[in-house]
Order: sequence, then C-alpha cells, then structure tokens
Amino acid sequence: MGVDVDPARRSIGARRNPDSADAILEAAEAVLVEAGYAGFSIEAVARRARAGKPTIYRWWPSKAALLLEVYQRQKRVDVPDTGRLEEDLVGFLKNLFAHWRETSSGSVFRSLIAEAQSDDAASAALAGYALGRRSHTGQIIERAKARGEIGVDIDSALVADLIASFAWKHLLTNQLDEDEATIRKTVSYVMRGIAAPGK
Amino acid sequence: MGVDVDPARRSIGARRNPDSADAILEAAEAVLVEAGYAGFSIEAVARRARAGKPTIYRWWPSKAALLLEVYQRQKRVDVPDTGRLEEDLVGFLKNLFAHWRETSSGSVFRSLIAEAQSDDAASAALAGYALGRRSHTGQIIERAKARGEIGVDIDSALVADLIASFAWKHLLTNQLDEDEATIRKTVSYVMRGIAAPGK
DNA sequence: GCGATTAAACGAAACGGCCCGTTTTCAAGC
DNA sequence: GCTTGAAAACGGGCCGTTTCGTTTAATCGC
Repeated sequence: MGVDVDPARRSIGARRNPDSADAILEAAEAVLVEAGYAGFSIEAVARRARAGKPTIYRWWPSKAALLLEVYQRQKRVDVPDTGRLEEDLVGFLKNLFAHWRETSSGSVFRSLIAEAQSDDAASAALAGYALGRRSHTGQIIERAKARGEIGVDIDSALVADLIASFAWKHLLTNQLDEDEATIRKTVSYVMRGIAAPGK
Repeated sequence: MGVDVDPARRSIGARRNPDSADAILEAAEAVLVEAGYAGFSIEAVARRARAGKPTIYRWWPSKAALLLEVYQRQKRVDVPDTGRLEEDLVGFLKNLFAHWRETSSGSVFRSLIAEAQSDDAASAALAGYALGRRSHTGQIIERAKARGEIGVDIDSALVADLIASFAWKHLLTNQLDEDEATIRKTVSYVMRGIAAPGK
C-alpha cells in the first residue's frame, strides 16, 4: 500500500527511477519549447511524459524545482578562447544568441527568469549564476587579465554584468537575431571602457 | 431594454464609465503590487474593484491590454537635466531605481515584461518603448549631442540600449538597491566608450 | 425646458472547462 | 512483501462567456 515516500527519507534513502526522471525532464523541456512558460503546467508535463502527477510531485516539490533541473541539464554554450578579449566576447555573444535561438535553452532560460519573479528558489539560483567571476563572461575577462591584456584593476563583475544585461534584454525582447555588427559595436563600447584610462 | 453592446458598434457609440474604469485600473495596480504578476487574475481585479468580470472583458480584450493601460497610467520617472551627460545618466538611473522601488511602477513593469513573453501586443509595446531616441536615456544622450558635449556620430540607440539593459536586469533580479557607487561606476564605463576615440 | 423614451453599461450569478495540488486506489517489479 | 508509479477522483480557483435584472444617461417629443 505504498502511497507516498516518507518525507524524512525523501532526501536520504530515496532514489528516483532514472528512466522515469529522464522522461519527465525531457517532457518538461519539450512542453516549454512548444507551449512556452504560459503553457508549462505539471499536468501538461505528466501527460507528455506518460507519467502520473504524483510521480512528479514526489521528486520535485515545486514547478520551480523542476524548471531548475531542466535548466541545469541544458548544454552549455561554447566559450571561445582566441587569446583576444574582444574576439572572445563577440564570439561568446554570437554563440550565446545562436544557442538561445536554435536550442531549447532560450525558452528554458526565459521561463526561469519568469519563474524567478514569484519563486524564491528560482530567484536565488538566477542570482547565483549571474555572479561575476562564475559567469562565462567573467571567466573570459579573468583570462584576459591573466595574460596581461587588460589591467588587473578592471572590475570583471561590473563588465560581466553589463554584458549579461545586454544578453538578457535581447532574449526577453525577442531580439536574438541581431547581426554580428550590432554585437560587435556593443562589445566595442564596453571594451573602450576597459581600455581607456580611468577618468 | 438594451442589454448589451453590439460588437460592431463597440468602437463607435460605446463609452465606458470613467469612474468604473478608474476603479478597475486602480484595482489592477493594487493587485499587481500585493499579489504580484502570478496573482494577477481578471477575477481578482474584478473582486477588488467591486466590478463584474464582463465589464472588464468588455473594455479590455486581454490581460495584456489591461496591463498596458495600467502601465501607461504610471507616473513617469524624473529625467534630470544638469547640463552634464554623466550626471544626467547617473541621476536618471538613481531616480529610476528609486521609482521602481518606492512606487508600484516596478511591479507593473516587471509584469509587463513577463506578459510580453507570451502576448504579442505586450511584446510590441515593450519593443516600441525601448526604441532609441524615444527612450529617456536616448533623450538624455541626444541633448548631450545637441549642446556639443559628445560627437554627433555617437549611436544613441546603442548606448541607450546598454543602459536600459542594465536597468532591466537589476529590476528582474531584485537588485534595485544598488548603491550610487555601483551605478556611477557602470555609467562611467559606458561613458568612456562614448568619450574615447573609436578604435 | 422637461419629462418620457430608449440605448447602453453595469453588478451579480452561473455555465463548462482546464489546471491546480493532493489523496486514494490498484497494478507491476525489484 | 515492499517499493514504485500509473490512473482516477477530490475540492478549489480562474478562465472566458452568457444571461439576468438594474441603473445611468443621452435623445427626442411635447
């Protein structure tokens, strides 16, 4: 008569069926792409995964938790390493926009931002990923520092935040089809801020 | 005994009761602030406004339409005009963050961004408001051009887009409490891109 | 002018439907 | 036998719509 997992064991001895979990996560991703965040319901995911709702609720306590795990499964975008900061940044943004456009990552990330507006867990996760040197852009800038291309006094977090902001806004306003020239000009502006002597 | 409006005449002879419309718009704003976008339902707005749902549906065909009108009723943020570009930009961002923090505008704008992810009308509106010289930041930059502070070849739209992106991301990640130093440093970076000679 | 007429918007209530999150039941497998 | 999970049913909320009387306010005849 096993109905539910003992809540106390949920995080200890319980292990979920990998096949089933995979099917659910894949279904969640598919629903997100096809119906968008507005159509992302546990019911829809369960239907698509041919799973029962209790199965989903057993392993993911909230919509945000499921969304977060879908996000973490996403393939990462390629981070170029050309040896030149500007090329790395332009290349990264090009890759990122293409990645968001051509895979499900764009839908997933947009939904995560949306969910973060009302769910604390998603909000915290989003804040964590955006933190300075842990971000892809932050790493690119740190590398440039390491090889002496820019001064070590540059505030990587600030520059990374600016570039991430640019990417976010273009994702949220459906402007991922920016041509390379726009990306390049934008990066160039930010770069000049790095290269120019402080006022 | 007239019962309802003929749809064909809806846009001709129809008039809506200003008092009722006001009450609905105010209720919508209040619901948005108190329950957030997730709790923003037509039903909740009607309850709060002591209005019938049909009344709302009669005048606003969608949630997005209602949200847009609430947004348009918002007080505008003060745009400083000190005669110095950098001061204007820093002052504007400070005002904007405070405005978003301390009034309902932050909630309203966040909801508008969220709605734009699934509604074309909201999306188009958002894209329209963000367009270069029509934006507040665009105006500040154009003024600086007009008084010769910066070159006329500066791409106002690009710089305005960067600054708007920064503001958006900080709104969406609940980072509106940035101290003035962070804002000033960010503006300073962008400003250097303007002041420095092109590569 | 002014009261009667009539059109229109109004609040309230109820509808069928969908999805929520939860609980119960029951079949299958390690 | 014990765990797992699929299926079904639950109470509840909101959806968008329709149908009621009722109230407000322009229009028109006198």
